[in-house]
Amino acid sequence: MSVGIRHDDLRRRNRAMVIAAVRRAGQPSRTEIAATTGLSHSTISAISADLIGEGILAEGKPSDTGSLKRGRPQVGLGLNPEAAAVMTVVLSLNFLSVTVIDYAGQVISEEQRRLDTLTMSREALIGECVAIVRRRLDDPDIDVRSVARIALAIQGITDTDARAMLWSPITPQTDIAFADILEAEFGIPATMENDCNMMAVALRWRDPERYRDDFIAILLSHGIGMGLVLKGELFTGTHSSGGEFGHMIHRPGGALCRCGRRGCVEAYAGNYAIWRNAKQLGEDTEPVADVSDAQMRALAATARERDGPEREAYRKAGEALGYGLGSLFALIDPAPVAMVGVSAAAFDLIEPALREAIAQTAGGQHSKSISFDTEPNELPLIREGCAMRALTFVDQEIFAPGVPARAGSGKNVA
Amino acid sequence: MSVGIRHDDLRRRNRAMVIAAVRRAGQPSRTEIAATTGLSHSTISAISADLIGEGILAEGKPSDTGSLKRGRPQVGLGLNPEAAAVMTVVLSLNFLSVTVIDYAGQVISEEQRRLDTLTMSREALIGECVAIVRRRLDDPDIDVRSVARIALAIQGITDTDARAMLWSPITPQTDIAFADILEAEFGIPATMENDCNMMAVALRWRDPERYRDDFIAILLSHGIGMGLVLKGELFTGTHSSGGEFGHMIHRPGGALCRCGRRGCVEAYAGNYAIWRNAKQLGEDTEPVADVSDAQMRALAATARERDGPEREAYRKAGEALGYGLGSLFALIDPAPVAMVGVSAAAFDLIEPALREAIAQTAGGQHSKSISFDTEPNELPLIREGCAMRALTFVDQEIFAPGVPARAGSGKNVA
DNA sequence: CAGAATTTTTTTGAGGCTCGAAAAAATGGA
DNA sequence: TCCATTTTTTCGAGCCTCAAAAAAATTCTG
Repeated sequence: MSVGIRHDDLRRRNRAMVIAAVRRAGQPSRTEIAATTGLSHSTISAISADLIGEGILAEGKPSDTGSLKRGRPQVGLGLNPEAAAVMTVVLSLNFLSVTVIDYAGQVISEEQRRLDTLTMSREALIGECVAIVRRRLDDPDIDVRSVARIALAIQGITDTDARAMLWSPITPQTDIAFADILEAEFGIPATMENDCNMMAVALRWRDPERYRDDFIAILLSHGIGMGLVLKGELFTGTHSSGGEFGHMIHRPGGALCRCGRRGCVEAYAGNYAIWRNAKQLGEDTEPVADVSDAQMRALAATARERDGPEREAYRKAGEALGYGLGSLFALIDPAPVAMVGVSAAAFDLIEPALREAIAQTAGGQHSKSISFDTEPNELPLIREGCAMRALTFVDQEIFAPGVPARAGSGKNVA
Repeated sequence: MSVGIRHDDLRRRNRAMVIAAVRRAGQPSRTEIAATTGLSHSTISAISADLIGEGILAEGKPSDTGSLKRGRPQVGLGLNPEAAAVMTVVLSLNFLSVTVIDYAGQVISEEQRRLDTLTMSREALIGECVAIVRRRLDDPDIDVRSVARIALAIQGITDTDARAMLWSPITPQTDIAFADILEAEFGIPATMENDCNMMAVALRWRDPERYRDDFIAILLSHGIGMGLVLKGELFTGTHSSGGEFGHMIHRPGGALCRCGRRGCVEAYAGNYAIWRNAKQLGEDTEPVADVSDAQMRALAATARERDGPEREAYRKAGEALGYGLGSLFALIDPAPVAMVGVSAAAFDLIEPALREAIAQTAGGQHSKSISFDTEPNELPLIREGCAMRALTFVDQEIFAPGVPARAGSGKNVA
């Protein structure tokens, strides 16, 4: 079953640890690395000498801070930006966005493009993705050989192996093995990630204080998605990306959901559901394909202005989210929640009913202490998460080979 | 954050691996251990020589199997029963059960006792537990010094550190740090586990083929509990034992649950809920304190015999369990389920509605392929799980020190 | 401004661990 | 009895980490 530790695994693991420490801390000295990793100074010295020799790390300028301390000044170690590059491909409704990022995390090339994802053929969708990647690789600023990994993100369900999109609301197509397709086309390792999981990864890098070991990122958009970090690891289903919070059942046999079933949380809290309730269309009405952000903002403005069906629609959304979170918290215990997406900007309309509902549940025992952050713009978050995910893959698989960075696992989030 | 690997960790981890391999396989030869652990023959030889020298392992009789093969016969290595002993304490409704188990897993002493847990004072409850443990330790057959660990199991919520019972339906008392109490009293390390988690651990040892990396054990008893193994590890909440499947919300504002809230799965599927529906008492009726197994069996018999409120009660239970499982499967993907407890014997009455409900949910996409096992008797399962948990703690913490066997984690299930 | 104090980093030697290869042990078959 | 076969042990090599000492690079002090 689980395999014994060989002697040479040791060095590999400790190399990975040093790289991770540098990526987290920015410009730590060898002494600081020794402290955070718990390894001895001599070991850190040996490993960092290797990594510098290989061009993975680089010593920082000693001039940096006019160190006030006595003694030999610390010399900071940083990631060598030229050690590698990674590419992120984010596919969302009617929108395709690609960035190239150097090893230190700086964007060095990007391109964005509007598409009509809902009506495109399978071939056209794949073709657009391949073409945009090719254009970025052809960018004269980019050394193609340095691009070590591609991370794709898409709204919807992906498989645990991070190879394929299984189902997505942005296209009628299913089961597209994007990762395999890009790998075959460009010879660069690729993974296919779920957008909400990438949001969670990004939150962790942005604010490790708040989003450390256990937290939830919920996407309040046309659909409802979730990224979940538990005990420091990204939580995924056993076969798929999992965490389909939006399709937990809120009311058995209730409102019609975009997925074709009834009573899902999303069927009350997704943009289309809020829209449907605000327009008093009845719960059996077929969900509309898209509601623009502007329309949603207008809806929220109306709801704030006067009592009426708009306000009631947000109340119902809050209730569904609250009961859903309550059920979730019954399983995993409460944790900080980040609300992301256009409806997060209307969280003031959602929160009262949400808190009232959650207080009715087993998970809501300490409902007052549960805290919510809001972030209306999901795209930058998804891009950032993708970038960090791709970079940590490079850290672990390429620069510290032998330490398996399981695709589905979130081990490499940290 | 995560700490570097020191050089001496290597030996400790590999020792733990060898012990685990022997515990799983029974009487493996050194060659077989080398194969399963992936370590070299020389390493296995060195480690097993150490372990035999320390009295942890023992060579089996060579006469065992008249080996038909040519060549030097394999000599099996087994656990030395006298290396240590562990104690399990299982506290359930009106019942307290203790066993002492040797290092090889054989029961060497036991005692069971009826109590009136619902009305006992805090002191009396603790006193009974301490007293029964003391009696077993005084058993002349037991070498007190060899008892290396105590594992308690209780129905209800325990904390992640496995120190305390936070809440339990079997007593009005809350927050009893049983583990600390027993440790202080006897100087033997103790942990406090959730009963359903122990059921899951036991299932894994009983049938590793079926219950390997991902499965669910659901207790259908007076209350509804769950033990969940995901990706090979016992899943627990972040603060508590978590996995409160019974208190996921089935119908917002619905039937009155024993926990005081409304609409929980348990309020439809617990024994008291089935009883309440069968007797047509109305969903607001205060749950009865206990329904005997005999009464439940009579109810099931009636339901099988004729259509009526009894049959309808089981149908409602199935529906609640089905929607609950559907929501759960939306989060974690479907997995094999073991139904345990007295109502598992009535699973034929529950299953049709359960399958119908689950098919209405996102998690039920492949509902036909989801398989259910039933096991009417939970107590032996809980005891077994406790025993294995305590033994693997000894394996890892005492006989391979330095490898942290986190209390809350399920790492040591395997 | 020189030397002392201080802190960081590198070097060195010791001790441990795993591994592969070879040797030893234990058995069945000819 | 001796050979073939399989398991187990032994042995030396190669790494890795660690602690301690040495070296390096500063600031402080008189």
